[in-house]
Amino acid sequence: MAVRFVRKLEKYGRLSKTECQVIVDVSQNTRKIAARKSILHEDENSQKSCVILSGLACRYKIFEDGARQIVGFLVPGDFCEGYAHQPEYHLGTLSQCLIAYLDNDALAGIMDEYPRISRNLWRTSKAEAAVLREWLVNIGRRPADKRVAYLICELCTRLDGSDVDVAGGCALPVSQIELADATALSTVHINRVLSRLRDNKLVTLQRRSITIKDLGRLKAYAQFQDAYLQLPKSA
Amino acid sequence: MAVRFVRKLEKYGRLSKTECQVIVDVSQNTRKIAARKSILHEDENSQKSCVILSGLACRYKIFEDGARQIVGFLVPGDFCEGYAHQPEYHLGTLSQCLIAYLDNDALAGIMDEYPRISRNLWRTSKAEAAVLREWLVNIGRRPADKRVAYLICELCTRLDGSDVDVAGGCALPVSQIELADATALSTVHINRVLSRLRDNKLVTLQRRSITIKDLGRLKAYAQFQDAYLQLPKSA
DNA sequence: GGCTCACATTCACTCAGGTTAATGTGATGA
DNA sequence: TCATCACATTAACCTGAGTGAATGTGAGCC
Repeated sequence: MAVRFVRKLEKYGRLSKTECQVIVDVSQNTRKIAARKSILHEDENSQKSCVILSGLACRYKIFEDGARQIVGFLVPGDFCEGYAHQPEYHLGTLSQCLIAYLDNDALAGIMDEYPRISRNLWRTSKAEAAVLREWLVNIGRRPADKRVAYLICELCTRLDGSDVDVAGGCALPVSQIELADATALSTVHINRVLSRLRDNKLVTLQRRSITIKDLGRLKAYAQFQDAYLQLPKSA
Repeated sequence: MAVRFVRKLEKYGRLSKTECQVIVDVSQNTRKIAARKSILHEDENSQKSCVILSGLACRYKIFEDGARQIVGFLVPGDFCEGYAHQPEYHLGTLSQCLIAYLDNDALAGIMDEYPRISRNLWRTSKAEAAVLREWLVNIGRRPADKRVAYLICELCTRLDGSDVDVAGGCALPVSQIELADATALSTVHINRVLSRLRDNKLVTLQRRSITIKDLGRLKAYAQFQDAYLQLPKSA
């Protein structure tokens, strides 16, 4: 399964056989985590990083009053660090996940020795920032309906890029509560929005599974451009 | 002036004399840019990256309808890439700036040769992502007054960390229009918010200069925690 | 079957912040 | 001295989305 991580990193630039093997070797400490559990938090793992090998996870911030803002979803192949210095941030599973835990020190050693691995890790981090910028724009400037549609487009596109078969319809383990936390809307409003999107035959999201009749139409509606998820030719 | 960049990178981990020199050498192509100009866009520079050596700049996305979302400010020492594949994103100056243009290929060569430089660049990128996450939370979850206050706290803290003297009051070349574009509020509402903040003796922002009577009180009001701007001990 | 739990749905009401538009203000410059 | 420009300010009105609360729906379990 660690090959998921290798495949992701290879998208950001060619790696040698040795380099691929090094990545596989460092990703051997895996663990299966149930749905809706916290990972990388308040335990010995805070000094580690992790890679999602299967399933869907998300990163979020919790406020003292219990409010929550999801700041990103993680699909198979995604790398994520523990942020020991920001205890208000959490990483949690949405579905059952297979996680590889990487030791930060081991990783640092590898990055010193294999510059192409560190370059690719750098690129994953820049790609993550590009996604965050789009989230900012999405939450900041788009009305509720397009906001939700956009998020769905992004999730499907990213899942598709991680070899999860999406085409037309698939399981999407995201509740309305979680959609609300990700889009900065209320659950009630998410419900209104989803039923409108359903009425307009754009998406149907029910019982943790999603059906998209016409992805092109949905993307057009949401003004979704996937260039930011594509990889820059250089850089 | 290239020392600004070196100093910033050194914050993310010790560098040798040679490494520092390499960074200075690659940052020699500098240019002075007037306030409110676009940089790194639609010209030969799109294949380059740049570093802000002095002044204040911002990155933003423009919509077809002219709406704009600022997705980040750049203070002296900040590194930024051109995104040739995302032409809707721009980089612009707010004040007069001194910019160093770096060649992407030269940079790639350096990263291959000096793993510690690439590690530090990676860390700057992770730091940028941390800032973006906070923006997301700020725009997503905080009411207008705290949102603006928070942004001001962030800007001041980052300027302070770039050796710009802020203490108590300083020039802040940000108009109400730009504040609105950064916080996803209307200019009219920004004006209401600013006068309320002024009435509550939290901040005074007038004529491109800012006065903070009691930074501690402002931070408390905005629930601003600067941990995310501090550097993690490891990683 | 009936109980519980976790979500989803719908309704009535409220409000933060948007919109439009008029007016003010100060810097620049012919 | 007056014109212009770029912002800032204020007011009146509107609306998208939030809130609270009641009700529905299915899955899992005893």
